[in-house]
Amino acid sequence: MQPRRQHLIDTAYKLFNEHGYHATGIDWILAESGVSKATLYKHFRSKEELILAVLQQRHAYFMTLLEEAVAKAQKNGQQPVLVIFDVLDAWFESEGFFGCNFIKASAEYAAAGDAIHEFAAQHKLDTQQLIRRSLGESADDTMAAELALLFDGAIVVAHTRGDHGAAKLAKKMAEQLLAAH
Amino acid sequence: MQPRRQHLIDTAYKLFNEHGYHATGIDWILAESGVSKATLYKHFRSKEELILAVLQQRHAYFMTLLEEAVAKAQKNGQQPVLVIFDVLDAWFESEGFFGCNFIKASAEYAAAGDAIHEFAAQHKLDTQQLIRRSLGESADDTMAAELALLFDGAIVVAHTRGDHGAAKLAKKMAEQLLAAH
DNA sequence: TTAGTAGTGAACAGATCTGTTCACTTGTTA
DNA sequence: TAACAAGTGAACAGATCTGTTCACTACTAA
Repeated sequence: MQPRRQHLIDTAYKLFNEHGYHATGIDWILAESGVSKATLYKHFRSKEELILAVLQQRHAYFMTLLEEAVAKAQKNGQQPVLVIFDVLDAWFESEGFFGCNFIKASAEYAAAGDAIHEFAAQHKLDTQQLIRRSLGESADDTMAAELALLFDGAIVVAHTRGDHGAAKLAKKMAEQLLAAH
Repeated sequence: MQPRRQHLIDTAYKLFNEHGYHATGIDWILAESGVSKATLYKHFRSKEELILAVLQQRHAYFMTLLEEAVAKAQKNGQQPVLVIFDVLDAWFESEGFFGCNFIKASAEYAAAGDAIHEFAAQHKLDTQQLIRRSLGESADDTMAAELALLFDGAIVVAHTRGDHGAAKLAKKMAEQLLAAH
């Protein structure tokens, strides 16, 4: 059991999420969490490693959230892929919404080959594959790519413009595209 | 005539675009441009002011680019709003594509009320209004919002995943949505 | 009791950050 | 020639950044 390690990840996530990765210094995370600097560097070799640990956990959390929603919809006989936009909607309405951590990470660490950038790209690929699976028997790579594009578009519109209706709009668009297919 | 001022803006744009705003230090911009620090601070009161000047110019440039493409399409009798995605496509294929400067700016300066964040949000609103105007007689706020969402979605997909086909995909989706309308 | 583990607090290193100041140079214009 | 505007180069201030080190404390398990 390592409560300090998890506490650091939680605090770092909160600050990274709200203020970005470069703008959040190590000292800030330490002050906010009440953990000593020596302890942080015992658990993480560098700031980059801490960022990757935060992204790792967010990735696992987000995937579970989506998978559970899809599974629930399948049990209830709803169109599974559309509930993904309901998950987005709930996220946008929540207090801790400051945009997507992965989009932001790939923006701040833009160098090709950068570990953080690569991880963010992989997260987006995994999300698209989850969408593809949730399409069920009508699985279609192009349709999955279209829905993933709506997914990211909604996040960006919600964040940069503070437009909370973006998820509902994207869902409506998804319905039209599925119907036209 | 102030060649130094413009040279600073051009250099700063290039570095901000490729490496982000926080990751690009003043000294780096000076070394790359060959301008002295005293001169930079004679033209700009602070780094923030330099960032805003860069965004200002990018905004004007991008708007002109879109408006000219729309005007050309109108003259040729094409659907004006769809050429916007052709502009995106050309941008994605160009060498200097590292994502949208405004999305990145609003991510790095996320504090509500921040001048940089506000400017980025306004840029996105202006883009949506341009889309609305280019819809012509079938002008429709909801349709404009939908196309703007496709617009931002394509940019993010192209950048985070390096997927150059995103503009073409978004265009195809736009066509379907316009047809269904 | 003893050994090992986890954590603290504080000082420190060395780099980098934004921004200021000033003596000096260069080019233009009256 | 004299005045002025724009720019240079270099030093400097003060803050902040990541990361290291070390003596010390608290707790737990053999």
